Amino acid sequence: MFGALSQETRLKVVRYLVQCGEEGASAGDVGAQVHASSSRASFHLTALERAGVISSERQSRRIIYRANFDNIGGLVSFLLNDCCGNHPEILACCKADIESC
Amino acid sequence: MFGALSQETRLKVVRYLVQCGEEGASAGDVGAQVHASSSRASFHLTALERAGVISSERQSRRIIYRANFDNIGGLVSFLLNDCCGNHPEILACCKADIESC
DNA sequence: TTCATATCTCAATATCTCTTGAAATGTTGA
DNA sequence: TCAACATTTCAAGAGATATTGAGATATGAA
Repeated sequence: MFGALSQETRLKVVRYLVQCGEEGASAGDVGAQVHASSSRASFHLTALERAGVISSERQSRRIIYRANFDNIGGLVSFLLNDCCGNHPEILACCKADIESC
Repeated sequence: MFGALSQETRLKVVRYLVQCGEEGASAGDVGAQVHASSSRASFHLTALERAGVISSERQSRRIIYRANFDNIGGLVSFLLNDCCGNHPEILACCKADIESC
């Protein structure tokens, strides 16, 4: 997942799909949004899906992509717990964000 | 930073340095811990430092590396806020971790 | 000064990743 | 069936990244 997110175009895709929420967006939509050709968009969408950041579902002639919220949350969780052992200095950075929800 | 973390050896380095805390560890120490030759360890430590994940300080003949907690916390914060717009499903994943600190 | 230690730098090679454009696949409606 | 649309697949080339081993640099101690 870190690898999938370490690319400008893919990061834009994720931000857009998170905004779209459950509704998601078609491959063409996403491609236009991030100014990528269809094959380029497809390449990056495939990479994100392989990494588990997003998921896809065919809806008639389009393919709808959605952010995979569970897995993105899991990545944050991995960073906080497994990777950083719930280190207080790191937890402190996002305490405010969490409390406001 | 995502790029820096998207590599097995470097992820191991970060986990180790987070464990070491403020004390940090020397380049040789880190290299041994992750089973990397000196030049390989140096290469990856440099990459992590360039990305802001860790920082270094010379202590006589060794160079001590430490996790950069502010920046790692900043990355989590970026994921939660900027990237994911404080999406509730994603925040929920680490709510428990935060509350326990 | 000289030696041993700790770390980095460099060059060569191998491997992976990104981009492009053309062609293939699958889907719908006339 | 045929045309158009939406998306993917493929091959080629450019560029980035990882690994290795040899050598350079810097530090401390005898």
